[in-house]
Amino acid sequence: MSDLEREYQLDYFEEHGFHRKQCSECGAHFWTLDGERETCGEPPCEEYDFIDDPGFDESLSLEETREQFLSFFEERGHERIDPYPVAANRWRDDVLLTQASIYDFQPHVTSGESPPPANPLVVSQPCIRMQDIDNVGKTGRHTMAFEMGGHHAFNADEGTDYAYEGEVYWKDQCVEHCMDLLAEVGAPREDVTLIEDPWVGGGNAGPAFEVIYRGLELATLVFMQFEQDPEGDFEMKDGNTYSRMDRRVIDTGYGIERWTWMSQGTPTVYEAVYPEMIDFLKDNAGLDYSEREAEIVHRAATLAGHMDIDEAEDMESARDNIADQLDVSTSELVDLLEPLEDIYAIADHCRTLAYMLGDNIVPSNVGTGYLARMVLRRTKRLVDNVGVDAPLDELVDMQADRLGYENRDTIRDIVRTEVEKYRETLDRGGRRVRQLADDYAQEGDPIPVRELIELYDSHGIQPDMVEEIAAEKGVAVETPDDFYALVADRHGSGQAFDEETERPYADRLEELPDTDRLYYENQQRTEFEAVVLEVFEREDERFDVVLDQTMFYPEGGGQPPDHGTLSTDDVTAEVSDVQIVDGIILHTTDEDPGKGEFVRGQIDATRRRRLMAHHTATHVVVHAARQVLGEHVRQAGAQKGVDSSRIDVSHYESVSREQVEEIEHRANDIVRSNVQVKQEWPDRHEAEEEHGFDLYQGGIPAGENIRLIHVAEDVQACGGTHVARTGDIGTIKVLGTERVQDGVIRITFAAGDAAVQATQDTENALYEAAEVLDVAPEEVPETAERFFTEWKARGKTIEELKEELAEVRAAGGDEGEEVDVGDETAVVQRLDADMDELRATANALVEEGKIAVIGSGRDGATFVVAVPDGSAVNAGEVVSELASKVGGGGGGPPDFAQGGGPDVDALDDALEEAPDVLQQVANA
RNA sequence: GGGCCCAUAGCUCAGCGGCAGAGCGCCGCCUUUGCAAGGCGGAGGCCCUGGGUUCAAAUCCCAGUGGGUCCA
Repeated sequence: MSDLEREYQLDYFEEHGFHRKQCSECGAHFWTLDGERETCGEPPCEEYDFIDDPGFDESLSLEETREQFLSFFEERGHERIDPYPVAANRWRDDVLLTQASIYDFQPHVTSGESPPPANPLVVSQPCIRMQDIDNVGKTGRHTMAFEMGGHHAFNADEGTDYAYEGEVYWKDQCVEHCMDLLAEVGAPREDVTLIEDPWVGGGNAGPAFEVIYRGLELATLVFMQFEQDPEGDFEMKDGNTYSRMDRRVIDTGYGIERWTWMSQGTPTVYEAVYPEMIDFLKDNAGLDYSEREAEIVHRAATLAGHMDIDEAEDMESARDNIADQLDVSTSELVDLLEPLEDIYAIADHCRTLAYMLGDNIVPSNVGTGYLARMVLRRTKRLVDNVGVDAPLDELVDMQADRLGYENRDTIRDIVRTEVEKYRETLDRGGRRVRQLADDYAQEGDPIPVRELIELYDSHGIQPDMVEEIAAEKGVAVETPDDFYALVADRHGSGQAFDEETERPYADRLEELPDTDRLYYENQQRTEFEAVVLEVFEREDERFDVVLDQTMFYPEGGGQPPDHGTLSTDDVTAEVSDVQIVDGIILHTTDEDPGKGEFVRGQIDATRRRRLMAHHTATHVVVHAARQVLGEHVRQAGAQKGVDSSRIDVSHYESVSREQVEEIEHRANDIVRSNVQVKQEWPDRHEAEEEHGFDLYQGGIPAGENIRLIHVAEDVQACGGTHVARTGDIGTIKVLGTERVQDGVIRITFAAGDAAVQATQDTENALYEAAEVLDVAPEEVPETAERFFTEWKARGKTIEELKEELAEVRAAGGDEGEEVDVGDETAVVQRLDADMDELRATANALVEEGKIAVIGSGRDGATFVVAVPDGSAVNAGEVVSELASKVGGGGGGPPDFAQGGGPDVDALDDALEEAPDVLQQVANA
């Protein structure tokens, strides 16, 4: 027996008479009470066996199933916790979306650094899995959005140093809970199989069971107990070796939708979970089946379990197979099923969107926002394809309503805005493709792959849309099978990585104690005393000084470091930078204060005061922006400064001037109310419980306790320094807003005396403009407009006058030298004027049927040569010859050319020779 | 965060070193009993901004601004 195999030998199985068997079809090992059983029970080894014959005693809705699950585990000692947002990047930076209930507790709880909110606990966690997107609607069981029921327990050996300790429960009790729940809802224990299926992920691993009942996987029980270790004894399926940990985590996932489905026995999971929406969509799309057709569709669902598609070929063969068994042609089957599959997918995608937008994800071209946009566009395509004519925002709202979101108006607004954006993209794309198709139609060539990639990558146009439009124009398009791989190639594989600044003395730092952070004890103090623990000499001949305690704030959370001085009786060292490395604060100075010395620290009070005012103001502005723009607004990055600060917030359209003014008003209301700015260090889980994940707008701190800053009603986790009362900010002035990317607005603002300064700067610009225009400041806009209009009119008049002047000159004819070139007449003339005038004059001469050679000495030597239609002279050649004589070049079409060079002195000589040049060119 | 694309008349776009263009829309006139339509003429441009290269830049290069799009 292998070591891993031993991990599945549970006392529970022994006591209850389970047998370990090997599936006669797939060879997997599984546990069962039924000694006669031959197969593991999971498709394709067995088929669904609950369609029209529900596997549980009672038919339940999704809500009822969820409640049943949660209360079952509550009764067995688990604490029920609220689900987390679907936007997992709110509390962790390694993933975008929540894909499993265990995500809620990664990385800090599973690693043992932070305690879980309760132990053991149970949660029903909304999840989104984009990787299943192609299966949704087709297999009858895949959904992009789903609820994962999870009961979790976190165990650690006695005497370990983790945030939790002791044994809550482990494998035996986990399996027992699962079997008991199944029995309670009416699944005979004999019909349940547990397939051994080791789990690996994120550097951890462990044995796991898939729990199968009547052909459907209802739960996965994972026992996280190994960690990756080159010396380890356990080799897992990823090829790495693992060793046992002194921590063990119970990680279970129950598909709540599947339990609902099992309880109802509907043909697909979709009809069990949101029957009203499916009915609505079917009705709206006008789907109507004859009795025979309905029967085929119904029976196909039972067989659809076989369809789990990664590749198109799989799907086709699965379809053929099903058609065969139902005795219909594959094409008829496809025609019957496809509209239905679209409808299932629409319902699921709308639920996904409701989760995303309900959790305040704003569609964008980056991050979770991009995923939301992709889902929305895909949904819109499906809706159009199947002929549902209800607006998408209404469909999403049906799901948002069902899921109980309160920001439904904003959700609808966002969906409408997005649909409109998509429509514009399609319009633009359509025009582009039509034009391209016309071009290639003329050539008689097919549209090449290069163009297809360009259309998709740069313009967002799917190849199938190109094919459709091209077909109308009778142009061929060959979409290669590896199209998306070609697109990926275009993006290259070069992964940029930023180099960690390696400190030469990194190992010596580890021996030093964490620096005491005095700036949290009293944020208003600017002086302190400390002992120099260590001084490191830097490569740039400056010093990094470590103290036992400090008032200096190190750079962090978008707040720049403090400046100031460290003085002993002998030296005063200027502090120009402050950084924190693993709890130790490094003061970069220009002098060595001496290790072991006693120093007085003095921070630059003005700089600090301005930074504090800006930092507190940042919280105020975000809060005000949220009130004005909506609840979905959250911070997406911030940089505080001495003169101004900026914050990036998520928002789905650009900000109007009125909204900016409103934000400014509300922000200053908070300043004037002069409320106290409070800091506290509560337990992180209690803080999350009370305030939600919006706490973490500026990033996610580690540790059991977190620092919260209260400014009026606004609460945020924040490590920065703040003023004592909002009144200390003085005033807040929004300097500008810009769209930094789609879905993200940057607000630049100034606080305190920086705000006054900024206002004065703007005023000064206005005053200067007023002075130049010689009007009162308030008349500047009107005057500027009038001047601009007049300026344009004058330009036009000048143009006209130049032309008239040129005509008059040409008619006068006395200034230029007339020469004969063959049977034509040429006029050679020097006229020191700009290019426009030269051109006008030349044109006027040509009108009279003469060849014009005009030279100018203004701004270097320039020539214009123009000839009438049918002239023997090529103007381009003449110019190029003349220009070479003044050290330059020139050219142009045969009838009108221009050129020149820097050598003005040679201009007259060049014009002298012009008749000869003309003659030569005419004879050539 | 990165890649790519785009910016020219009110709109949609062409021009890709050498005199700023087309279609639609707008204005006027003609044809018509009237409408649909047709004919003729006209107005309408800081060719996104700022640098650079060049005799010459809407056009090439760099930077910025605004928009679009794909990917992680």
